[in-house]
Amino acid sequence: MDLSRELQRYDITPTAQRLAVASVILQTDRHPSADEIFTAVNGSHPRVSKATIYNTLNLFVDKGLCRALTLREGRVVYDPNMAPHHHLVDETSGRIYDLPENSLSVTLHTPIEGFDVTTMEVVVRANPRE
Amino acid sequence: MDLSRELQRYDITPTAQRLAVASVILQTDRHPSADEIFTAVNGSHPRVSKATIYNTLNLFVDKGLCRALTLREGRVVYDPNMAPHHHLVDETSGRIYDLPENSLSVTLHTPIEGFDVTTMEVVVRANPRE
DNA sequence: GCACACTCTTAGAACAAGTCTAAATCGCGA
DNA sequence: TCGCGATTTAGACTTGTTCTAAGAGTGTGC
Repeated sequence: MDLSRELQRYDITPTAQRLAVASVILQTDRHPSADEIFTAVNGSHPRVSKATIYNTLNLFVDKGLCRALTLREGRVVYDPNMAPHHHLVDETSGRIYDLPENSLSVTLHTPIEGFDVTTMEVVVRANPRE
Repeated sequence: MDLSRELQRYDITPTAQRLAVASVILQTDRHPSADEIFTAVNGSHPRVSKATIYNTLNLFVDKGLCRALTLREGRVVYDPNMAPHHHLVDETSGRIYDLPENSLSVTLHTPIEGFDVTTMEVVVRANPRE
């Protein structure tokens, strides 16, 4: 994937730091936290500051390149999959998996008065069967 | 409601502080945060410390008297409704409403291999229609 | 009624995630 | 090369929550 072009498509000026962050989140189906991204980008030697990691992630979310999920307490996680889909949270390990939109269906029986619904997201919580 | 008896039913020794916290969360359909509970309990004069508010809320959750929800970033909220149900988040005001379980249905089309599903919770995000 | 053990509560320190600030640096057009 | 806006930075700060160690309260056996 041409990351530089990808950023431009979302109206984001590509810089070395932003490309480093993009290469981490856009090429994983894990759901890394800001801290994990910080570690992944910096490896053993610091190259990109924490402030930049956060600035960049907020910028990406604003521009619609990825989204932020709050599925577990005290921990925001980033998901590059912008297509509508649901999530499976492994309560034992904390790992998060995507569930394709068509793997389950949600039907609203009673309309919600006075609101325009933006999203209906399902969070399935489960434990590995031993 | 006899709060003291209610706490005992959940194997919680009733103390003045715990009753104060219980009277706030068990008698509201709002979803207060720890901080809102702290304010509600203390009014203008401090009566119960912040540490006790947190200890008590964690105890209540452990004992199954209420549950903790993480629906928005950086803020855990407490819900006395232990029956299975879903949530509507007003994205404009941040207010959270309960949706009764039968107001919508979730159907899993493909079984989730290797997991025992604990809960399937739907979060509907919406904006007030103007 | 008293002592002791245990539980509960407390203030404040500590911690973690994330934001802010003000200064330094980058990179591009003139 | 110069100037300027955009970007990045270190570190201080904020907010929400937990920890710690000490003090207060409660109850049971005597």
